[in-house]
Amino acid sequence: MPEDSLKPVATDTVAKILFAAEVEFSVRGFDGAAMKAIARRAAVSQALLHYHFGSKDRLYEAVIAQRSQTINAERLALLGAVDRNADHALERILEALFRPPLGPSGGQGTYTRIFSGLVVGQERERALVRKHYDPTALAFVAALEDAVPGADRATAAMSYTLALGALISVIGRDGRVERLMGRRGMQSFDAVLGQLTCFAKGGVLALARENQNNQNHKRRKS
Amino acid sequence: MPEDSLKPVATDTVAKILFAAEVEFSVRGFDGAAMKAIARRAAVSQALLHYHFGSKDRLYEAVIAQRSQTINAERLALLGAVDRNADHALERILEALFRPPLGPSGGQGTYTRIFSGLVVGQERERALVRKHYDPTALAFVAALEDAVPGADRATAAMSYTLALGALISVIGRDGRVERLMGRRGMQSFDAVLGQLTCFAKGGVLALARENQNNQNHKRRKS
DNA sequence: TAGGCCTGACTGATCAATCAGTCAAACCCG
DNA sequence: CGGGTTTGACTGATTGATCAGTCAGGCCTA
Repeated sequence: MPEDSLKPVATDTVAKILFAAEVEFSVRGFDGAAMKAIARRAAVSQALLHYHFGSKDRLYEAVIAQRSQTINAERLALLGAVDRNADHALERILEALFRPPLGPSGGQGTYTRIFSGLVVGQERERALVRKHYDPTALAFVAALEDAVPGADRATAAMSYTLALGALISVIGRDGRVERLMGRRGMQSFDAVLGQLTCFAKGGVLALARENQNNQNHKRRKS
Repeated sequence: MPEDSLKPVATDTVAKILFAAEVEFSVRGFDGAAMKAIARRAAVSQALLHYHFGSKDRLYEAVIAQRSQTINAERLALLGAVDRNADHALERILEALFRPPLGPSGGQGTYTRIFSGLVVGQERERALVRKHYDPTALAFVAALEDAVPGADRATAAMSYTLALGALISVIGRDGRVERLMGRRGMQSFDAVLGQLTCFAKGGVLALARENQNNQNHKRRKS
């Protein structure tokens, strides 16, 4: 009788299913992933998926709910550690936004495809984004508004959205950048993250500058 | 099934099918779209789809081939009209990149979802992107390399990729930006395009500056 | 402690529905 | 008439979902 056998058995089964589902959804997409394939990958019966999650939709949400919880926690932790008046505040904020969803594998992980699918998502994904990602997004919008000189709420929200778009362009990388560069092999994760952060920083600052100018023009006119 | 036959008799039927397929693929995705639903929308029999296109995969590629041809033509026309030594060359290049895929409807059209799906796409989409979009992409990379001071090929390729990511974040807009802004209603298309261009311009310039600095550091060291 | 009971976890078999794709026959126009 | 075009009817395969039923182990009572 091993002592650790007191733990409920179902927990790790559920986790096993969730991981298998994450992989399948990531590779094939929601409609492309079959419950049968998920069950086979998890080495359980297909009926067990419905026993634990009820339906394919709810299993999908469970995958997103689990992973978004981790990502949001990491993001908010990194964001909380940023001194918004410091010199490199904007860079730190952007890194807090970019790093967690890329994960330790650098954007090649199982979840990254699902993540980018959420951003450009369809009807189904909208409610999930709103539920699982909007609260954290608002925290980042507020941080950007604080840290970027001349940025109002609207500018910060637009910056957040555009920066997120830049992020997903380097997620699940398939070698296209290298192809366009005329190089072989892959760039390192840290190199790409650095380029991404630099690009987003320049974009955010330019946007804030432009919008501030426009607002001043409006004021002078009226 | 006729190949690229020059017989123009059934062209309007083919066009009708292509349009219906574009809508369905856009709303439901490749796996979510059913041939039956496409046929119903086109008001033809399902068998006719297979007669003209052979398979679902080939129909999908036909949709992308057709639309990419239009987009690429518009993009290259706009790009060709840019004086790369002029003051606002970079902005013009970026607009040439952003406008055509957004179409006249401003990113709410039927194809935009497919377009963004290609960017974050799966295995299936990679070959299509390479075949139908890479040549034009290379023209833009070359233009960026020319027009942006201090940008080498690698920087230009990275800029292109990141700018494209920013583009798809405002494609098929679902009101999230406005939600994060705390506003109601929608921003106008031109306003969003202006913000996007400004952001991308700032990003590209920042990236070029940074990469040039790094290269200079390398040179001094060696 | 023995015995009956209950419950959560899990499965194989199977459901109706839908999937992409096929085919012979009918259509239509030159 | 003849060939490109179009269709209804159909196929086998696969989809998500449901079912009754098995099994192990904790709980309660006597």
